Amino acid sequence: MTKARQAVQEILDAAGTPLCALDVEERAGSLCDPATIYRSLHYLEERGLAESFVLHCEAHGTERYYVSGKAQHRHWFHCERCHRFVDLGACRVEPILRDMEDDTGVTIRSHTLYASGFCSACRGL
Amino acid sequence: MTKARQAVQEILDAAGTPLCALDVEERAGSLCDPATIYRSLHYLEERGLAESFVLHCEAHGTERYYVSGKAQHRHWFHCERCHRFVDLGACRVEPILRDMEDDTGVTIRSHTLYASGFCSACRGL
DNA sequence: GTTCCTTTTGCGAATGATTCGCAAAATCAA
DNA sequence: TTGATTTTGCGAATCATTCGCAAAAGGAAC
Repeated sequence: MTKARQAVQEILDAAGTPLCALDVEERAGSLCDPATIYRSLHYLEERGLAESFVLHCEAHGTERYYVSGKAQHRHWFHCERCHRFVDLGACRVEPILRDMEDDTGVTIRSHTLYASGFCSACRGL
Repeated sequence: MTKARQAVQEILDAAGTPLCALDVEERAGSLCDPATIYRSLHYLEERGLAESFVLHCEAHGTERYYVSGKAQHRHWFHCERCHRFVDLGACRVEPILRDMEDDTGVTIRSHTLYASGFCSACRGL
């Protein structure tokens, strides 16, 4: 494990929230080139040390977010106003996906689920 | 409703599968400029006549897919091999999302769920 | 159907996230 | 330490998507 990969992994592990490449870059400071951040994220994802999902929000456009693969697989809520993520807890859709596999004959290897709306702090504003 | 918007809407309504902007363009022929396809898709989505989700696949990168908003809200499976979509049926996660709202205090206005893997035809290949 | 005003379109340039090419630097194995 | 392999930095390239702006189209009241 190289210095850059190690650092990116530690950043994701410690984050507690999904991070986009730019977020990781900021936290890494001038440790390495931005391109290396992207390459490190791919490297970690290939090995199951990270997972990602692509979120589209009106304000920030389309960005890929990464979370540590060390924590239990979980889902996230994205606030359309403050753009913070809220942890929705461990994945609860596996049984539904099993049913869908049975119904359709597909073999599901991964899934993406996230929700958007307003967090409790932004709700009344 | 202008000619371009009308055409894009009809294309989505008739597709039976999610389409990316390029797919819509191909089906529209030389009816209008590509930029107008994008603008029409936005227009339709704003008015609830279409919905979209962003899918990242190794082979085609990150693309935004659109489906008609006229059909019941449903979820899709994306085959990692043939890149076709399989309809997973009407949305079954609403109750889970309600629970998540109760647990966390967020207000969910929309959600994205899709699965990836191998379709039945590609499974053994 | 003309006039004036608003909206939409075409076209080309710009954007922004991400990826690539390639030579230099770092790692690894023997 | 040496030679082979992998990774990095840096700048250029890519790809989907968006913008700016002037021309074209649509709409509403005469």
